[in-house]
Amino acid sequence: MPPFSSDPCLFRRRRKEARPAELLEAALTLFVEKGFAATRSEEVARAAGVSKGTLYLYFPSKEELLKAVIQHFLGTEIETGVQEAAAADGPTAQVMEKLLVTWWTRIYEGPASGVFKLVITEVRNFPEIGEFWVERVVAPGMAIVSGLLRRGVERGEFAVDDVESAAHSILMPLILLCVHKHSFMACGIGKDMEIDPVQFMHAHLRLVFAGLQAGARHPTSTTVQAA
Amino acid sequence: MPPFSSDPCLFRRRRKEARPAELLEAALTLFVEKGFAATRSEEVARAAGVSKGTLYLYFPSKEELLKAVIQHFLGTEIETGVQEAAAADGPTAQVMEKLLVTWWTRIYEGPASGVFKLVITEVRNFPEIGEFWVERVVAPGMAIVSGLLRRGVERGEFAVDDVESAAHSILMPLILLCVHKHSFMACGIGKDMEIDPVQFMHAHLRLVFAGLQAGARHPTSTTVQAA
Amino acid sequence: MPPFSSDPCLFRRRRKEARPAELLEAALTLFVEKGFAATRSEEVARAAGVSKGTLYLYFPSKEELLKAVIQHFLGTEIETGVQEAAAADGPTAQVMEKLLVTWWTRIYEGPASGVFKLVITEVRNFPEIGEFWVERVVAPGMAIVSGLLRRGVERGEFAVDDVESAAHSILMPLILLCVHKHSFMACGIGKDMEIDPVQFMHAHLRLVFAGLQAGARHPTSTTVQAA
Amino acid sequence: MPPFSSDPCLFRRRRKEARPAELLEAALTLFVEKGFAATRSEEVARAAGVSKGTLYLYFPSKEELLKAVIQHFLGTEIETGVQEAAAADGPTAQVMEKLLVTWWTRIYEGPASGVFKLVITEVRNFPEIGEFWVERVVAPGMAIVSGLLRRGVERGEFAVDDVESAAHSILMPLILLCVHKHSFMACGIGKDMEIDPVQFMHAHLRLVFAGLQAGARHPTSTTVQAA
DNA sequence: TATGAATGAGGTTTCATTCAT
DNA sequence: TATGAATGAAACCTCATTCAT
Repeated sequence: MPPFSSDPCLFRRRRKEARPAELLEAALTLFVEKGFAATRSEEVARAAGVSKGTLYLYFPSKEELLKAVIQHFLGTEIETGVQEAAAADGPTAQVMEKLLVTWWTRIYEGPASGVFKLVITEVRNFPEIGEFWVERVVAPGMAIVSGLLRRGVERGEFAVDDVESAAHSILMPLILLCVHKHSFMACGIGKDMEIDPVQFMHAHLRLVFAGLQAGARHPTSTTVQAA
Repeated sequence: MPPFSSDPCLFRRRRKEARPAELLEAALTLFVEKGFAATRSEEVARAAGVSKGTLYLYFPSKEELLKAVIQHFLGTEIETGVQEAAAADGPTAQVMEKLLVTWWTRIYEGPASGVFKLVITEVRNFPEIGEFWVERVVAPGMAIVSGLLRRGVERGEFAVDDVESAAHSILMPLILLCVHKHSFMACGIGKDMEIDPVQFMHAHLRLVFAGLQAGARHPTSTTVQAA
Repeated sequence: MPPFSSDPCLFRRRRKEARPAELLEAALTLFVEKGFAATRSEEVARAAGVSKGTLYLYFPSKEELLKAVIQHFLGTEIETGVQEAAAADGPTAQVMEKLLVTWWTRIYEGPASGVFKLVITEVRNFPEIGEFWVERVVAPGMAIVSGLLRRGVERGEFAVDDVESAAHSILMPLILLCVHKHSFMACGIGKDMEIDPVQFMHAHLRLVFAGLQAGARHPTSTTVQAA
Repeated sequence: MPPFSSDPCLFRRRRKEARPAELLEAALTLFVEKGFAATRSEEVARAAGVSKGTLYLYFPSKEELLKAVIQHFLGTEIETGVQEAAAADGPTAQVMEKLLVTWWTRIYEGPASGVFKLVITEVRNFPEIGEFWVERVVAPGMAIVSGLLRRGVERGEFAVDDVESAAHSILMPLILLCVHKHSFMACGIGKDMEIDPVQFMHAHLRLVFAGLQAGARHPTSTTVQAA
């Protein structure tokens, strides 16, 4: 007596199609929270509303689930950034700030922020993760920021000796913010010195851009101050 | 050998005194490499050159070992920084750079860098760690850098709106560098875009100081350029 | 097979329902034989025909298994005695003998006899057991026998100074017989002086009743002699 | 620098001679309390005021220690009983009561009472214990009581059908009392229904003797009533 | 003789994975 | 497709026993 109409009933088919995504989401949350090894596969199943056995219908092992989680929640966010960066126009600092604030806020608030913590935590146990990560996250991310920095230098807006390092100076705090969100902030530590992420992002970029513009031929210093 | 002497042979006593440190070192290495949950207590013992049982003579449980590891490898490094910072004199940017480069190089190269990764990884499973971390690392570390920033502002060397954020802009990349050392770099990922930590540290500080000095009354801009 | 039926196959369900009882029985046998601490949980599982892991699906720990064993195999036997005693009529010695012989034979031959040994052995390690024991076994058991003794005194059949002590005189050998069954008798010790339990029970009661009736107003001495 | 005079100094020699007894006493207490398997050999050593290693200088293994404990604390008590019984004269009930009360009180209060519990608990794991027990305790104990019963029958003081059973009726409660002392009473269970051992012993013997004398040719009924 | 650090077999418990239904 | 009972390898931890001093 199936509760819904036709035999490969819509309800079940929809569930079936949604399952992998639901499992991946549950897995991400738990892996980020407790770490891969400390998460029991049954917990993942329960969090996705299915039973232990069902998990194994979709993923052949816990380890494959981990890889699927990372593949699933990466790339897209980064790639949208690339497109936006390429399309933008105007003073580089302004473009860059707009890009970083909107792009990174999306990352910070979405599931990708958790993947940062997860990857850092698990690369050494599963090095395949690393290759994927470099190719899909580090390289494109650096390409965007470095590209904009070079554009700024070419236009005489920035004075930069070492573009790579400057890109790191810009991005590393943003990455650590994501990690922070899923470690200290998630367990209510250091309440009194909590960072407001958006506020910090603005302050950080303002500071770095001031540094980038110092000594440049055509500093567009006003752009950032309004933030 | 007096019959009631409480003095066991020197060799045994020395071993006994050295054991905890040996075990803590082995534990740190493995916990940082594989994570707490994925490290078997026997691995720690073997890495320290003793048997499973011996580990439990010195630490009542794996969890207590973790806490001991974190307590053991923290604090000291940070505290020496505080003293050095207080003793320093001269242009603030110079003082700060000298402090950060020497202090952080020591941290980066020593075991404390691993603890950064470990704490980030395990706080959510063992929140006690977090309290300790804030009290012994975050608070003193921020105090040093914020203190120097305020000194710079008072002397008219820096123009800073938000001291806390600026301190974060300075420190977060250094922290992430430590984490990076024990995740991606440790498994030979991204060889082609490897960061040289010392080189980056200089470039990073130069950039940030340029930003801090922009708009200041008495910028001591020369100090940093020589680095 | 409706897809959302919560009805797993009958075979599995029946097994699942039978498992706890099978495990409890295996556990009782082994705990009585070897003692709690000397019984490995895997032995219990194997004796119940399942694997180590399965035991822990039904009982959260070995200690909980012990408590469950004791709760499971007590109470019922005693309570049936209470009802039979209340319903009986006729000369008290006769009633009492009938009750004790049938009731206690059932206890002696059933699993409850083992629980006597187990409780004696383990109370000091798990004092919770004791509370349960007094409430479910000692108190009701004494109530039955003391009640009948008082009835006998009221009717002038018995002369008893100290009802409690007399009840102990009656019951203690019966209890020790149960313990004996699972210690000496179970390992074939003292073959030449083996006690036949039923024969002893009769002889014991006859002797005690003779004592109880001595000096009574209306001794119903004949009732017992026929046993 | 030995703290006391001559080299095989008196103090150490005395200690050395006392050691086995001290260890046996500590072992008895702990084995009776927790059971053999649940007692750690280090606990025994510490309770005797020596270190783990020292225990193994005196007993080759934990199991041998158990056997030594039982051998050490048995026999003597029983044998003194035999001698006293043989030497006694007068009305059998009187002799027997005197014997049982003094003899058994000594047993109940001394370490032998614990051995009763221990033997019951451990026979099935170490059957050698049983042989020893029958030979040194059960047989002589039964011999004393049966002998006196037969003397009473011969003298026309008692009417007994089954001497063995009567001996059991007499002795079993006394044995259970010993076991009780080390199980329920030792953990403060059933405070409200606690038995006073001496009082119970008198009441018990009075009741049994009344039964034994019922129907005898020359009952010496007065002897017991004074108790 | 006495110690207690060290060992490692063995116990309890967990959990990824399978499989009958 | 979905379940969850069952498994057993493997993790944590204990403790009887040894042995260098």
